[in-house]
Amino acid sequence: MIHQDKPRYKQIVEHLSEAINQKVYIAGDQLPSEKRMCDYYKVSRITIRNALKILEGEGYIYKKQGLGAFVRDSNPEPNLVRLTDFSEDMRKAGLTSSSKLISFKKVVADSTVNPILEIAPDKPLIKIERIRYANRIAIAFDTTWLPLHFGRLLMNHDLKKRTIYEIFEDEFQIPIRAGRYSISASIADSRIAKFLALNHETALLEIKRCSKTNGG
Amino acid sequence: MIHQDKPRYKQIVEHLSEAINQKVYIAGDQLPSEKRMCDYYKVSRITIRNALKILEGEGYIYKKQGLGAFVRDSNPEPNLVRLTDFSEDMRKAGLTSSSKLISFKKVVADSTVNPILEIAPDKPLIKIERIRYANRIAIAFDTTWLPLHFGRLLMNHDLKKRTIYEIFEDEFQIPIRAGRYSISASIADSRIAKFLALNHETALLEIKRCSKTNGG
DNA sequence: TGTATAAACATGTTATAACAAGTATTAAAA
DNA sequence: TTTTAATACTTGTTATAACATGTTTATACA
Repeated sequence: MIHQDKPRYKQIVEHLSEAINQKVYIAGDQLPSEKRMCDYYKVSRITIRNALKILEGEGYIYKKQGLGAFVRDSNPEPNLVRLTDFSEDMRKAGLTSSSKLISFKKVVADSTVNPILEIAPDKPLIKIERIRYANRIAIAFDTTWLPLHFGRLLMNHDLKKRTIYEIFEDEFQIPIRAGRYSISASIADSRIAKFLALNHETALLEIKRCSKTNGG
Repeated sequence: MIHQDKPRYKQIVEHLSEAINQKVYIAGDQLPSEKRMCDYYKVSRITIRNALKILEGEGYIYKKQGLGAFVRDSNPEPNLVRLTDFSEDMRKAGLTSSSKLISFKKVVADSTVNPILEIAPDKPLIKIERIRYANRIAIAFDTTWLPLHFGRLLMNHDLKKRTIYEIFEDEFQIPIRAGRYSISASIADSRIAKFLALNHETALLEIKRCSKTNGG
């Protein structure tokens, strides 16, 4: 095989990503199976899988074994940025990450989280507050809201050493569809400042993250 | 082949990432070639490449065709986050990204950028200021400092449509070692606020990024 | 009818093989 | 001695093939 122009799999990446941007396939659509694509593009399955791997990494699609490849929601808002998982970041940096549980209680959804989570008002939620450490230095204050039935599953697990993502994926085989994150600047309120041992009104990064399971 | 436990390539990922975390290989070290690893682990090259692809994606290593795989610098500072390239982000979101050149001039390194770029004071630099747009809406003010010799290369290129990264990599075959980014909150100064049509003192995200070429 | 099994089809994992292309070293030629 | 060419590495791309594993649908059996 001679690569005169770009390699074949990159051409396929461009062809498919353009099709997705042009709404030939829209969010949720299933792409043709790998075998169909092999026939269509006249290439081997390895080449198709190379292309799909890139589209997956770039957030265009996600795949489920036994089912197929599907177009991911495109986020219409600018200023969004993808973050890697907290403990994954720490592990990459060779740091030990841990967290301390501050509170774990049942609350009623308030107007703050309501529009983000798209749930009915007054719906009961589990609210988890934690301080995150890297090498025993407090670096983040983490507030998590969960539907009641998910919260119950976590009752007997150790949130100090493992992330909620890990527990869901490892223990309950509930895969988390990669969520979207928004970052904005804010000012530390007095309660959080106290936990993190910061000056009041220190400028902070506020990272909001909304993740969904496959079932919603 | 029967996968009783974890798949072979995942075992290799764990073995290698642990070796890197344990400083068996340190930053800059070259890993054994794929062929050597095939012999060592008694697997095919596909399996090794699967493993290396994951390590690359997780930021443990980077690869250069014709040279080998090398251990990436681990960043000791917390609070760091990896961002994808600006126009890549926009493309993923299906938005058209563009930018407007505000200034392109030779300056002398000041105390602000000096410690970050690790260069001698009073060294001449190229300073490029641009406004970034997503779908024609201004969303970012971008200031870039470059060594003089790199700046000269860019003189005749169109910075409106392409990123500096792209030009370097495509035109001059100067690969950019994935840089590290720090994010902090700050307040818009009056000059930048004017360009972005923002209120004065609106809280902003300040993203600092330092990238190096292979030669430094 | 209801359930269990098999089939059909999806992606995941792995092996073997070959050639393309980038880089560095070495040997040959000018 | 300097330049060029060959060569011996490296990773990159692709083909063919087989079996593992997850999901759905259809079929056969009770």
